[in-house]
Amino acid sequence: MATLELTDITAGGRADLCCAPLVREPLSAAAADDLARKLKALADPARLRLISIVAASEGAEACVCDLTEPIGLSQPTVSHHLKVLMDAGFLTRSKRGTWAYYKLVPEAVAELSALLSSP
Amino acid sequence: MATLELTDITAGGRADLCCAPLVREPLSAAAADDLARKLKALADPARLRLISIVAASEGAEACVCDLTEPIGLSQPTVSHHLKVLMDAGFLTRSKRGTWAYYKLVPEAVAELSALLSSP
DNA sequence: TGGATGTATCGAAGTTCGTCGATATAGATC
DNA sequence: GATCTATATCGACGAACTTCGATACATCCA
Repeated sequence: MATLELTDITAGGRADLCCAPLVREPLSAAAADDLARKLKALADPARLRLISIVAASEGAEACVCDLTEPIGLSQPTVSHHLKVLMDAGFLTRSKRGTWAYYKLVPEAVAELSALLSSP
Repeated sequence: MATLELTDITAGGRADLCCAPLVREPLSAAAADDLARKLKALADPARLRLISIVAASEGAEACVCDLTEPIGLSQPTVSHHLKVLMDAGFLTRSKRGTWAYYKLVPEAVAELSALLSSP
C-alpha cells in the first residue's frame, strides 16, 4: 500500500507530515536507495512520455500497440520501458486476448510527489 | 523563476493546474527531456542524502566539509554530486573564505513535486 | 613568502543503461 | 493443426554514469 510505504521511508516510522522526508531529516541509506530507485524509473524521457500517454488515455489505460508509434522507438524497447515502470509500481498490466493493457497507478506517482513536497 | 518554468513545461503555456502536466496530457519530447533531466539529477542515493542533509542543516545550508564524512564517499565524488545538483538547480553555492557552502533551493524541489502531483 | 587546508577538476576503471535486431511465446483465426 | 499477430525475452553494442586517486587552484596563516 502506498501509505504504508510512505511511513516506512521516514526511517522513524512516524507519519506526521510536517515536511517531506527529503527535507525534514537526513535520509537513511536504505531510504535513499528506495527513493532513488523510484526516481530512476521515472528519470527517462521515453518513460515519462509513456506514463503521460497512458495517463491521458481512456481510463488511464493503453495498449502497447497504441504506444509504440507515438514514442518512436522499437517495440522491444517500449516493452522494456513498460516493464521498468511496472517493476517500480507506476503501471500495472492486464492481458486481454493478444493485447496487453498498461494502466496508471496514480497513488504511486502521488506518493513520490508527496515525498518531495515541502510543508 | 520556478513558476515560469512550470508554465513552459505544459507545452500549451497554460497555467491552470487542474492536473499535473505529467498526467493531464501527453508530454512533448522537449518537456519530457527537461523533466527527465531534473529527475535524473535526483535519482541517486548519494545525491538524495546530500540534499536531505543540506535541507536539515542550519539555514538549509551546509559546507562540503560537513558532507563528505556522513556520506561515506571521497571528497571529489561528493564535489561532483554537488555540482550535478547545482547544475539542475536544486542547490546554490556561496564561497566564504576557503569553505564552500551549498544551500537548498526549495522552490526547485517543490516545482518537481508539483509536476508530479495529481489534481 | 611559503606551507597548510578546503575545494574543484582531470583522467581512468568499472558498471549500468538505452537501444536494437533476432527470436521465443501466447493467443486468435482459418 | 497451421498460420498470423501482439507482446516479451535475449544478446549485443555503444553511451552515460559513479567512483576513485592524482593534481590543480584558491585562500588562510605563520
